[in-house]
Amino acid sequence: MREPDDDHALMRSSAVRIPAPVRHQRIMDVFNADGFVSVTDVARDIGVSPMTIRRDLAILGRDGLLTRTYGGAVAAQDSDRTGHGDGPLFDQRMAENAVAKKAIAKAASALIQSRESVGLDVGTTLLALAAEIAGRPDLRFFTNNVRAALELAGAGSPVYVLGGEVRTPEFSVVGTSAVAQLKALYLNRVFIGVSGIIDLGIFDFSPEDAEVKRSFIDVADCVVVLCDASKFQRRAVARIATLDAIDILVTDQPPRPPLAAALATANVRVIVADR
Amino acid sequence: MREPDDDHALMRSSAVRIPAPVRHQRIMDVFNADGFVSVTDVARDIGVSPMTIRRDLAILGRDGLLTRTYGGAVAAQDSDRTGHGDGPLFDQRMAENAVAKKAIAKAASALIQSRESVGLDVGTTLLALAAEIAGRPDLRFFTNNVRAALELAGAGSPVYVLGGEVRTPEFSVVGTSAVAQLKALYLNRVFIGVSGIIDLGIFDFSPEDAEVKRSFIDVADCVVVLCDASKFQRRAVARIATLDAIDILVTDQPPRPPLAAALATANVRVIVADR
DNA sequence: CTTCTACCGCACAATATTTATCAATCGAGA
DNA sequence: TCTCGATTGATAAATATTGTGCGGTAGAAG
Repeated sequence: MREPDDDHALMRSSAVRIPAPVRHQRIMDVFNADGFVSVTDVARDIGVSPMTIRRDLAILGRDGLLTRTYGGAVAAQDSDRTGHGDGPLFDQRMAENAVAKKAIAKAASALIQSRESVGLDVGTTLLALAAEIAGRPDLRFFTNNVRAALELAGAGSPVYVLGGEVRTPEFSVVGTSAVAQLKALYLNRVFIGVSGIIDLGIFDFSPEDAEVKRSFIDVADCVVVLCDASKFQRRAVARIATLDAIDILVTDQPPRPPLAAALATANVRVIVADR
Repeated sequence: MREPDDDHALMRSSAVRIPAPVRHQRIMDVFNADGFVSVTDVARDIGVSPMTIRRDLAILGRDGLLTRTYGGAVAAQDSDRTGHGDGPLFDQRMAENAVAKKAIAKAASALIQSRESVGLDVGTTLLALAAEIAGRPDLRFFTNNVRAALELAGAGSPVYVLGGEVRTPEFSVVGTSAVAQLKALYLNRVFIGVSGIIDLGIFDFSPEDAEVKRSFIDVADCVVVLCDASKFQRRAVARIATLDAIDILVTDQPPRPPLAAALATANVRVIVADR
């Protein structure tokens, strides 16, 4: 196709081809803003053929990120339908890097062996992990994440929630009570979400959440940190722990030299999830 | 030569095909707000033909979410018919007597004074209450209801969730840990949901839930039972307590003589919520 | 009891979307 | 630079959804 004048929206013949992950993310953006996606709309918007969008939606649907409908797609049906959303803020964070989070969650879930006691911390990436492992029948979940508890309960394995004050926007349980309950446990594996990671350690925005994370780390045999690449070289108010405390880091892009070196020194096994 | 794009952009709000699931959700929204749906109203509202709405209502009716009537649909009758295997059971229960539950929740919320410590138990009626009082800033909530915690958290008052195993379908927290945490509390007021009430006392389907309810009752100054009329003269496997334990009963219809007499003897204040 | 109006649902037509298939194009690696 | 594999776009047949016409029926008013 030559350079058409009528196609003023995008010069698609000369523009670089948009890679599939970027396209997927943009679809998720539209989907999150409007509640549903129309194949023809998003095709025109991105500047690709409807056929390509259909293939994209098939992939995203297979990954459980949305549910296909005639003419488009809507929110994934799998989780609880409370009707009221969980606030545009949370949904937005959930949509950010949705593809990366999903990939990380998939890679992380592969780490879990049979009959393990699994601790689940707070965060959007952790929530993606919860959706991923919700079907497993042979595990035992402990979490301070109210949303994850809702996702996991009744899906197979027993779920135990820590008691304490519930804080937004993460719907995390914090406080001495939660910490005390953790101290009475031993967990095979615990998954931790972080706000930032640098050579000095892992960080979180909330000191209260950080305290619970530390307790998780204390009682776990294997500490797995989930962290997409946007968190690299970022720090926050509360330091959770040094890198030594981490056994495995699951992320979506290889860390750059300064951080990579520190991770190697701390003997952290780094898993880069394939998209 | 006419530009087809601008036409499309202008017509977007009305010309876009709305996926069936979204339409169904909007129908259920109207239904939950008003208690009934009118075919012509909702057809005009959504911008599709009445025939399409009829087909939608047929589907929703087949799923047990509502019952078709002449000109629209109303709440599904009470559930002797659990009927459809994979149907959304919780949502269905929530839709049942939606109007009654809302009225009960409203009347119950009026009981709460300033600065009270409030306990919230499990059940669909309790969830309606949670939605009702979510804005109040001067209270302190304690609950074993994971869904209610999600509803209340971040809406003003601090929320504390009990720790323990999370059980479906109520997403209730049960177990010795939850009971122990309750024993360390004193609550001004506690709201209890029940599965049935007869002159011998209040009942629940789950012995584990009943145990937590008993603990709630033990530590509360004022025990309020929420209970729509469909629970009258019904009993279940676990007896929570005798009627003596109740201070206030909030319901939507006056109890009949046998129960009414027992309530009077037990010194229970009965509040009948106005629809 | 009758009549009238609005609603129901079936059948069919029109339109939009999907799927299957194949050709064209792009990018990576030799 | 060339080839191979993968991704994308285009076409046609199949399918799904929606709208409309029409006979029949429920509910309301006289």
